[in-house]
Amino acid sequence: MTSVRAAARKEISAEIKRLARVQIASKGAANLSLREIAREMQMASSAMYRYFDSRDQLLTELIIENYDNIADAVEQADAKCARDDIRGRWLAMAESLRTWALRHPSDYGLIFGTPVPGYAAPPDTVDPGRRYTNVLLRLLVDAHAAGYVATVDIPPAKGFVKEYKHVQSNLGILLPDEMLLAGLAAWAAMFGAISFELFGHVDEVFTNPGIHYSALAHMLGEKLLGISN
Amino acid sequence: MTSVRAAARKEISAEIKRLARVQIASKGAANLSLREIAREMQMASSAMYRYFDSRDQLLTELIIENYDNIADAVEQADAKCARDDIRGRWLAMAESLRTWALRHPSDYGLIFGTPVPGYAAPPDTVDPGRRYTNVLLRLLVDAHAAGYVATVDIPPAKGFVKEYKHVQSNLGILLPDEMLLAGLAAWAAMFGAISFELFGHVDEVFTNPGIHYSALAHMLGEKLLGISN
DNA sequence: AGAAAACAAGAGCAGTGCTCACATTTCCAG
DNA sequence: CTGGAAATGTGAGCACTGCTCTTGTTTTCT
Repeated sequence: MTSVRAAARKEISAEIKRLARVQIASKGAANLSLREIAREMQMASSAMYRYFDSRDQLLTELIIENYDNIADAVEQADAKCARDDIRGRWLAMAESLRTWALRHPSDYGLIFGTPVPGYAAPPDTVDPGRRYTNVLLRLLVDAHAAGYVATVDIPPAKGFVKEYKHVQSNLGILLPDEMLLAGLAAWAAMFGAISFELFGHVDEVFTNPGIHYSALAHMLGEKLLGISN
Repeated sequence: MTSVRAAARKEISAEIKRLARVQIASKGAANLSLREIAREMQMASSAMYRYFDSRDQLLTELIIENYDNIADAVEQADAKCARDDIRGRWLAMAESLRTWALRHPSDYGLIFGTPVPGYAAPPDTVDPGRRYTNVLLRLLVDAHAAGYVATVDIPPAKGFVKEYKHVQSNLGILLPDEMLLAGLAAWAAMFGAISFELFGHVDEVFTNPGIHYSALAHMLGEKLLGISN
């Protein structure tokens, strides 16, 4: 199992990925070049294909790793708080999201940026792609169990109730629709804010985007999720 | 002025852009090929460079057009409402955002997707890039003038007050910090939700994302902006 | 009418992803 | 321990890309 070959294969694969990340960070995913990686590793470019079926498959593996990394970051932030400190947990995960994104901007871009049209996420990506959102969902469930109530208004429309039945079942949870709507709204706002910042849409608006982001997290926790201290 | 050449130049430039959009929609911006456009137009590939300095400049011009188009869409939606119908205007612009994005997914991706690392937006892009947000800002100003009050909590931190002074000055407006924070939060949530949907992050969550989006817009208008009917 | 500017074409350079035939190395079973 | 199979590495080659340069043509403007 731990043959010489298997070990070498692991190392080389890891080195290819490492160099790929460096390239992506400096020139963008679109300009990732397998040939350049091969050159840097003093290998023939054709040898790359012993480790990755194609350039796209390399990217897909990186995306999966990124999903895992962001989930790890959010889970760790959450785990550092007392289980019943709902508010603290919300703020911790909100901050951890932005912190991770700022520390790994190109990794964030790879996940949350424009996908290639017609690109169907391979099945291997969907499970890792859910982990980071599950942290939020667990928080909502705990908040609900602890008696917190989101006082947002849900539309009386029949369509909404039905749609949210699906959502709850798809997500495998059971929550008041108000809490779920509030949670998804807050989630969307945090990612919207991070994307705005990272993708350069607010460079001339904020001097210190972090302050605005924190205010956002506090305000949404209080106003939407109903988790004032 | 309207020489034969000037007219032809305009037509050819437009045709290049049109074909570029078709390519981007079907294969992604990364796979945009000037040579393929040239082939489709029965021209030498080198002739493309009479019209655009480079592939990147073509993309930049498309981005500017996209900014203008999305701003037009939001402005029109806003203009269809009575000036004093604050709530109606908010809902109209929220819906118009998603509608435009769904109708022009690749155009949305070009604007709001991952930028190339180190890519500094050319000065020509910053003005068009502000128009769509200005519609929101005008709404906030009108809402404030009409007596609406955002009842969100702003942090008492000194840093926040100072930061928001900058923001107000950078945006050229004057609003209660509460209203501005609420507005930016709602804005971030809408774009976050659209990006999630368009970039394929909620495919297995929603059956009908439009219903969720509308509920989001209603709820945020009421809860954050304080504009219940 | 003639000079200047704009346009178009084709060859060519350096780069890309990827394939294939071939050589070498490692592994594993008889 | 050894021979065959599997994994790994190589270099040539195909079809493609953005972009440049030289050459020739067409339009415009003085």
